Amino acid sequence: MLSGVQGGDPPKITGSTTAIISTDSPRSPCGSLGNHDDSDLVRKQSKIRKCQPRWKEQVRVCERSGLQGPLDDGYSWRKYGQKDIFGAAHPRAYFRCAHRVAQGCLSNKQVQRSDEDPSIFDVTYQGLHTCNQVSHLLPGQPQNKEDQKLKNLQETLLNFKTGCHVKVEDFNSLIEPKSTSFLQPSASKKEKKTVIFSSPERHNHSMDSPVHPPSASPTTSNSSFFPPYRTNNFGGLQNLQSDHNDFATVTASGISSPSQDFGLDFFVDFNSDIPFSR
DNA sequence: TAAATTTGACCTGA
DNA sequence: TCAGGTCAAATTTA
Repeated sequence: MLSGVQGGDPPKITGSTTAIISTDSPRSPCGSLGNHDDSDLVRKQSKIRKCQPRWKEQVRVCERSGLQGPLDDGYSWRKYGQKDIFGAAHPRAYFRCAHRVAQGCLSNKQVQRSDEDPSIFDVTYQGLHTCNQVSHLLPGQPQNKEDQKLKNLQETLLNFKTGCHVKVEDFNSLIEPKSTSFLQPSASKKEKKTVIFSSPERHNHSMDSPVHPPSASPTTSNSSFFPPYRTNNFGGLQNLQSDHNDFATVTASGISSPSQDFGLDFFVDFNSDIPFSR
């Protein structure tokens, strides 16, 4: 999919990502939602979208590992648009949850290749998943919609408070030209994901700057595909954090679907300077 | 043939 | 007025 955004041969990649949570601005329309007539549905929905939590992540794409499959963040996405952005060298692709219609999930995301470094993709998530997607659930995780929503909300709020930063490397899918596969786990491929936890960056989580420009977080981070509120959605991540292991591998076979064994291997690498504030 | 993607048009907000 | 975001018909793909 991302190759579609950029064009050209899909690189083989190793990615790393940075997650940046943002909050609604003081001028958020959330407070005035109730003041609108239901008849103005389009406008109302637009405002609802603006009330959704929003965070930005960056994904570095390296040329060596290759296109091995779809970028899988555990959710199914459907591309609904692509737009050339003024002043940007690359177009921006728009995705929404594939279960939007069926389950009313309002989560969506935008993917855009960085101007400064074409190997970096900026991924902006907006909205929490309210859909039931078993693919991202692991044993011990909430199994029903309400529990999942509650857990997502709790984690979001926690991350808002701590500024917790998660670096995630991934990558197979970054490159998949087809958005479908970008979002859907590939049952035929063994995917490997590297998850790196870095120390929280000095991001300003100001209410006035909901999304940080790529230059604001030059370091590191490349995170993506793992929204901050889902940092423990791959089971054991929280435990691994607390252990502060230098390196740990988590095998997560079969988490994406009861009927499929994706054989996901997660290589979790902890930077030594990471203070886990959670 | 159903589902997903593409893309031009339209809508919204600054 | 214009850039960003979304819609929806046309097209492509599996």
